[in-house]
Amino acid sequence: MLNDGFPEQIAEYNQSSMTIIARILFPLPLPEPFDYLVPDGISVEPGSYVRAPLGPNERIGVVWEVIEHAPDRELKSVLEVFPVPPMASAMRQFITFCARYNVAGPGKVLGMALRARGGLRASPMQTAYALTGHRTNRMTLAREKVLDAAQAVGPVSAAELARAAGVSSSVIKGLVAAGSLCAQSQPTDLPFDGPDPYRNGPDLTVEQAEAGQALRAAVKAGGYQPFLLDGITGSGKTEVYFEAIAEALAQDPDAQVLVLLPEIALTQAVLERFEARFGAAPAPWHSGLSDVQRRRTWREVAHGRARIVTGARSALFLPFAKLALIIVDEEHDTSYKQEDGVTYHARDMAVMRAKQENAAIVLASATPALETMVNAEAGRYRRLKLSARPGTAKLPEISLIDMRSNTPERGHWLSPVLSKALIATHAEGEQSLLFLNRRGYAPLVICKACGERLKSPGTESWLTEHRYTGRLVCHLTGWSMPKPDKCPMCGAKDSLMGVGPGVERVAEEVRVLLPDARVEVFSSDTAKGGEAVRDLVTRMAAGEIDVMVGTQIVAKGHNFPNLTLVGVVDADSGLQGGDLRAGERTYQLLSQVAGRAGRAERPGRALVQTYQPDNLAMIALAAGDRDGFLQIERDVREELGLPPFGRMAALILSAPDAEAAKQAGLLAGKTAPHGEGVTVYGPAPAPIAMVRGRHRLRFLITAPREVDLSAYMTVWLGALKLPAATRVRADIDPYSFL
DNA sequence: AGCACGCCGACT
DNA sequence: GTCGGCGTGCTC
Repeated sequence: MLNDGFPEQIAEYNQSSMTIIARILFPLPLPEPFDYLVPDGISVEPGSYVRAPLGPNERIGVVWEVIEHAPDRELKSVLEVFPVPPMASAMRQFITFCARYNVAGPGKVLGMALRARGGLRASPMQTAYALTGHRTNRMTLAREKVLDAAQAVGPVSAAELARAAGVSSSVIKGLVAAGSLCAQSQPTDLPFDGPDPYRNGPDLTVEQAEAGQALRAAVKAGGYQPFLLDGITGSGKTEVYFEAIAEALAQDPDAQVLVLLPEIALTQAVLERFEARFGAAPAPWHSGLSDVQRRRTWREVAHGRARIVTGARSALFLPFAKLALIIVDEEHDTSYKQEDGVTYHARDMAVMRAKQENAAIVLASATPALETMVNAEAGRYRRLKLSARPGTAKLPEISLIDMRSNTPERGHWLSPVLSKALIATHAEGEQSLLFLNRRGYAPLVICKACGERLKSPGTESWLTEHRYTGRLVCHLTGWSMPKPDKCPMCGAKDSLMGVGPGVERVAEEVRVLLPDARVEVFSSDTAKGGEAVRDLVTRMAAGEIDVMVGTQIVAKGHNFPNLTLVGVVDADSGLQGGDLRAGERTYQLLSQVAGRAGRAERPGRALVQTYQPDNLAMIALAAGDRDGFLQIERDVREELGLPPFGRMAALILSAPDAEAAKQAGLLAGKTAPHGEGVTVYGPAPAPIAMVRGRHRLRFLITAPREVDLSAYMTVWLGALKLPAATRVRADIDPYSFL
């Protein structure tokens, strides 16, 4: 009896108790993956892209885990598995890491990897027209053009062929009827042409060849191999990292390469360099792609067929099948820091991704970020240096202007020396650029009598004057006071003076100085969005602007061949103000100008206005001593425990009205958990206090390097219960302080 | 993210 | 008396 019942029991147990369950992550702000039954006839594995019912809808998600286990409640079933290779395990790990590190829901991060849903299904088909080889004797000029075009572009749709030939599509119909063209069905999303890694590159200099060999050897050896390619402007960094790409592609016929570029650098010219080197255009990925282009790149990447992808920061979240190498070009570029949605730094995340993929990574720059330099110094990255520059380019002559003896008139900010230089440059028909680290009205307040710079209590952060409220405000802590009428240090009356005006005020001054010059302001206020930025850059490059007055936005690798004078209006706030990285941006700007002016074979010069010409950083800057300058910056940061020697995070609150924001700020301040070594400053108005009609407040959090600030922020956010209209966001390692 | 459920104002 | 505003909460 006992024996009889036994097998039955087992059978029943197998059938009803143990089931295969897929834990599916959806690209939604849900806290965790959801459980689904895997029905007979459907087979899933971790990484499978699936469709499943969720609430009243069906949603697309990714299987995060497959478990065998007795369900403790009724589960819905997976509906469909998409015919795409499963997301690689390294990619899933990367998403999990990225979510944890940046304090975002994993679903939100997954969403960035699923930006092209159409790529999940087989490509739609289109009718394409190809040459048959048959030539009709009834030829016309229009028909001739079409046949030539068909020869050149290969099989394409009727509309595209007509456009290429510059005729109407009826000509194509005629040629089909005449038997010279035939219609064939083909996928809309064709594979990209395969790059040829064995093509010969250009001749490399000894230095370039050595660096190229080092990269090739590392790629060949395999594994996580991080490099800093530190090469001055014009030293041929691109040709050197092309060597690494060639090696990765030659090494493994399935290997894929990702090249990250700042959005602004994704130009036709750059893509043509890839095509010239590898005989095929790379697969593109950036915000300007159409849905069809996006779907095509996504599908080809996921299937492992796109071998080289060039893209903006979001390309980092493409689901590569076998990523062997990542290049981050212009790694210092601040546009790698994503500020809305999930905040992340694409350069830092790229290093993490390379680690998880066991891939090589090359960070390339002429002006590496301080963080990257410190990592190289510590031996975390191997540094390859390119110091030779072809041609005759010279660094600009950098001079310091001592503002104590060269004080501008009251209410002016350009010293007589800089004013004269502007006049002379304009008279020569050349362009000038005035650089200011602060937009709007945010001056530093100093005492003319004693030179005292007013600081926020207990910090090194300068107070900035807010014109409308008449108060002095600290952007770090939010502390403020009415502007006093005498210096708190020496007691001199009416000696407090705001310096470091906004770009608009300086532009005004230039217009008075040079009434016939074309003066433009270039800041995030005047150039909103990529379109406006590109327009200003194009006009400057074309010589349609005589004097540009800009914030750090101008420090982004633009080519202005006729630019010969750079004035740094307020180097003091630039080097030590509230913005952690403003000093770096100053040297990046000057180096870049050096590169540009040199290329155009015109000597450039830079005039740097300062109240502290004896400051070591100023002296290094004037000497063109980049590494010396960075060393000083590095020491300051180390002493103050600022990144990369300490950790920093921000908590940003936004609400529809000021009162709600204030209440949320109060509550968030109370909820802030205790953490060993963690200091919370704030709330202060966020760098951009109003965005799309919402009021924003910000806390800044600092901690020693050992502290896991991501975990701290996760705890804080988890404990913070706010009304739905108020939104909270964490920003690990914030970049914008202005 | 959607979408439903749920309580308070101007309309056929 | 209802249609509809969007605040709150749930989706395996």
